[in-house]
Amino acid sequence: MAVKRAKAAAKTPPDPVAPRWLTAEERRAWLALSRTALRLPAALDRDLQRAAGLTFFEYMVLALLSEQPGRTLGMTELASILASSLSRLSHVARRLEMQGLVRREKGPGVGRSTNAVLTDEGYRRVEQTAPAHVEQVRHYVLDGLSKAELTAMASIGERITARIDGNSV
Amino acid sequence: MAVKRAKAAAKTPPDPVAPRWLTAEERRAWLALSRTALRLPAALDRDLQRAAGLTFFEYMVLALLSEQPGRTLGMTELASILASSLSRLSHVARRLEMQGLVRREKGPGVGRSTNAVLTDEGYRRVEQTAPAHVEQVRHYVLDGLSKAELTAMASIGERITARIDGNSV
DNA sequence: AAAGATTGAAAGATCAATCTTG
DNA sequence: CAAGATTGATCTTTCAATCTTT
Repeated sequence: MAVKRAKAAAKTPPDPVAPRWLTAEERRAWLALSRTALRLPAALDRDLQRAAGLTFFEYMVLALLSEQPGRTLGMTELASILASSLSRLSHVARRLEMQGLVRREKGPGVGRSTNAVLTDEGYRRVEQTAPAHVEQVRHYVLDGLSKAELTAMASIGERITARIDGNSV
Repeated sequence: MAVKRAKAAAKTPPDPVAPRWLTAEERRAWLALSRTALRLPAALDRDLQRAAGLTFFEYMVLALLSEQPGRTLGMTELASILASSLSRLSHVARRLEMQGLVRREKGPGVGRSTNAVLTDEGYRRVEQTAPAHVEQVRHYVLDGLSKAELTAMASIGERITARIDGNSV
């Protein structure tokens, strides 16, 4: 049951990982991407956890709110920007609320939606955490790339997320 | 406490997400990357879960073993290739073992290491699952990229993971 | 004691209901 | 009933010991 060794199999390099029905270039690219997707969030989580007791996801919630006009955003909109399920966001919002970093307000009078509002304490937390976080992003990612690579990465990432969203064909 | 609006701040576009102390290009690239890292594993997990009752991580374990000479790999080596903690791998191995897809063998006689071995049933499971998985990888990622982008993605991803590993400077 | 590996408890994510309001 | 949101149960991951063998 070993690998189907056809006549052409001169030497399969002992480089494992990734299915073999991809070309060598495709394998390399896929391996690089999947390892990045595996490690980067883990590294950011670890660092943010130590520095501020926040996960990357929690930090993004707070940072996002801090940039809004009234430090406010509807739950559904927030979930959509963060590419998160409403369920996940709701659990996270509860935790952040218990820590006093966020407050939730039921439909302000008009609609039936819930708004998440960043508290003053939450704002302070973002201010304290942001510089170190940006440093990490630079250190892990941005500083290592040329300007051309930066641009390439942006368009590649946008293409992939569009495809996942179904805006592909 | 609003955004530090220096004299140069003509109009901050209402595009949220990501710290503002990055340049516009950096923001765009970082946003694209972080969303990809957030969504891609989730999409693969979802699809593999439905198709084969496996997480992406579990699939990678099985696929990796299926490519080894004796369908065997030491736990530590496996963890290193997968960029996983030994703890995580051990939990996953236990689950896969309970499903009969993997078997663990204590040091074959010499060393003190444990080997994970893919069972016949595990091999069948990989064979059944692999084609659909590769299709997903193509659909979400590879098909959307030009040859040049593929190459760029590989070297960008390698650079980033090297930096996370500390092989940066 | 150090490397290899496992374990149990706690934290987080996902899934399938459920609740609420228009 | 449908959209917006929440909840509880379950599964997975992480973290901090612990165990074993050299």
